[in-house]
Amino acid sequence: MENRITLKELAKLLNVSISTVSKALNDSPEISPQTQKRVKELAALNHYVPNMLAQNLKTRHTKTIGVIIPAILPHFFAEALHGIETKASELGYRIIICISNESLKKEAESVQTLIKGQVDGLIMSLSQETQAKMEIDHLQPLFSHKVPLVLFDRVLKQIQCDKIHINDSLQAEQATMALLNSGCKKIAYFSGISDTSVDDERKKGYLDAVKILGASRKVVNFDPKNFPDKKLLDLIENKKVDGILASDELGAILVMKSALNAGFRIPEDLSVIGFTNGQMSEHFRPSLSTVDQHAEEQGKLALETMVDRIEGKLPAEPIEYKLETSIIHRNSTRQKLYDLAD
Amino acid sequence: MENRITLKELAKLLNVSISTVSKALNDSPEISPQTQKRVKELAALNHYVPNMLAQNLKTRHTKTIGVIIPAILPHFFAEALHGIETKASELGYRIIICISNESLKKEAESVQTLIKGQVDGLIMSLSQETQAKMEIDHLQPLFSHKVPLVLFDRVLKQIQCDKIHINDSLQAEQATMALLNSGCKKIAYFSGISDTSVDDERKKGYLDAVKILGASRKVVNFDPKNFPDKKLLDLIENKKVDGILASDELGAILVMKSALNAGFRIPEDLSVIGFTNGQMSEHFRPSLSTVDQHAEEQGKLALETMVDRIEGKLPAEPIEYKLETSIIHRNSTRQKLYDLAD
DNA sequence: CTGAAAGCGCTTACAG
DNA sequence: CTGAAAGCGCTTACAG
Repeated sequence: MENRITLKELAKLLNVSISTVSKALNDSPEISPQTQKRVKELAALNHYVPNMLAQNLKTRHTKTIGVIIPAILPHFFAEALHGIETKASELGYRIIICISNESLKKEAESVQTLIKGQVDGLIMSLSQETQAKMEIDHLQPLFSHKVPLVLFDRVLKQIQCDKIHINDSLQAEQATMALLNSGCKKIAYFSGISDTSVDDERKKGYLDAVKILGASRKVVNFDPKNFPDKKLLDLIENKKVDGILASDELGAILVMKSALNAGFRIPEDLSVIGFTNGQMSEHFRPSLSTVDQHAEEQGKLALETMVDRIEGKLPAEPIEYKLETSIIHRNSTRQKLYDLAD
Repeated sequence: MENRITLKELAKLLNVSISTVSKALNDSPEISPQTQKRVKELAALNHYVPNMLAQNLKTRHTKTIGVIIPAILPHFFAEALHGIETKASELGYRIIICISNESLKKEAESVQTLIKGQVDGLIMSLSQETQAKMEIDHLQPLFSHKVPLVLFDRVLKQIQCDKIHINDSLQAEQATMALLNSGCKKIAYFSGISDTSVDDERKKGYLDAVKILGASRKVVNFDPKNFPDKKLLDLIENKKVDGILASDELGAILVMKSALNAGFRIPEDLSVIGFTNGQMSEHFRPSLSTVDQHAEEQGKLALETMVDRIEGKLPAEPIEYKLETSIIHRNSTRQKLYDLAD
């Protein structure tokens, strides 16, 4: 950061003006081929690197996009981030990342620091606390300063902006029906991520399905840090629960692990479907049937939408994508899940 | 990004000079309490946000640190990133992330874009290709422009800079010995990440251990995308291999899964130890014994070192941390692993 | 305690 | 084809 050569020094060395150097380096047609060549050679020789800060200050944009996610450890967010980064580098943008750790305070701080002009737009998935408290005042600066916002996965109706997510309730409804169709008689919904919008939607879908089918309902919230949950074994043993829809990957794995350790068979005694497809789902024995949340695709789409918005290619009114998803049937559910479309 | 109010406008509104506004906002003791109050009130009223670009251009630092990692999906890197981000936000720094996807080209491009003055320093873990080709020319700009570099986990001897990693060879040696001590007679080393420095070190440690103990050796490189590997089952069935040290988490899980699916028992027929501790290791049945790679700690330490270097708190010569690690004994190895220190 | 001025490193109308 | 000048939004010696 210290001994960088600047346009001014280059100009002095070449005995031309700063403007000429700048234009030559930027391939301006105004400059003669010879001087362009001279300038570029000397620049290369001196390892000239343009100072983006100065460029950005002039051009009013930074070509970098801020990303605030609640966590990075859950596979879903790692994969979404991967999608965001891939697409960003494809389109010539950089990303700057903050992790809210599911905390509203941290999220608000991140918005504050990112807004200070370093970022052309902000992509977010809201923290659990933000969603639970329905608190959105900390996003106000984004609107008053007109920095574009794209929300993905954990979105909020109250916020006016572009949104990317999956149809969580429909998906949960279908997963519940699939469980029923595969022969389950009593299905419970297990959530380790209560108070998030996605959990609400999934729960709603589950409740709709059991209602339609006249089955009995059972919703359990649990703390992933305190597993195995006694409620689980009690449900299987005494309440005849033989199917579980879990709101996230870790939750589903914990359910399976506890049931297996207690001597139940999967899928014979208990069938399980989880949300979010990740490595654990794929490699666990038995492998877990999941709702594919299209993490990478959500990420890519979020970034693409952001760039389109920044570059003014989108209509004024916010757009909302609800991605089509599907259930990946593996070994935690019984064969012969009838396709509901049949 | 459009309608932000600036110092100049604030100054005009208040009928004072720009300098006064700037100083008032920065709590300079030069300014009288009354005007400070006036200035701050008006600034708040107008949602004034300082333009970091301009600030940074003056102050010559950005308080942001670039991070280039080979991938984000492996648990190790996600966790390391989490450590980096946590510590950064603690110390008032931001991070800007690039993912090289194990590609030298992408890594070089990322260095190029990050170096353009947006970043006070660079934290990297090298891509597989970079390490395989021992190509380090693309890092040259960092040195010629004096931007500090901290390498973690996947480091290279040839590069002069601060380094954070674990003692991979020692750890592999101890893991191999632990396997032997638990009763294994023939141990193989399985790697799905060949050509990386960490793999070289781990292989070396493994070879040292079998040499010391006079056991026979077997090194297998495999492609995680093409598993189950026939070699694995052949080794167990025909070559009497009864212990495996795997170079990474996914590799270890794939080994266990394939062996279990083929009807072998773990740990009775085959004991397994993997490198890198993650969710899969913890939740797989049986749970996997692993070498704890201290991902989060490596990340935190890398960032701390970076900040100390930037702020001139470190001696000129590069420092190198080799973190102490330990083996987490779970159920993929037999009981009674004698502690080598006994 | 307040302000005028220079400057960080660029870009870009405008003149010549 | 080249250059002088203004300006992006700040900070900070220096004067008063």
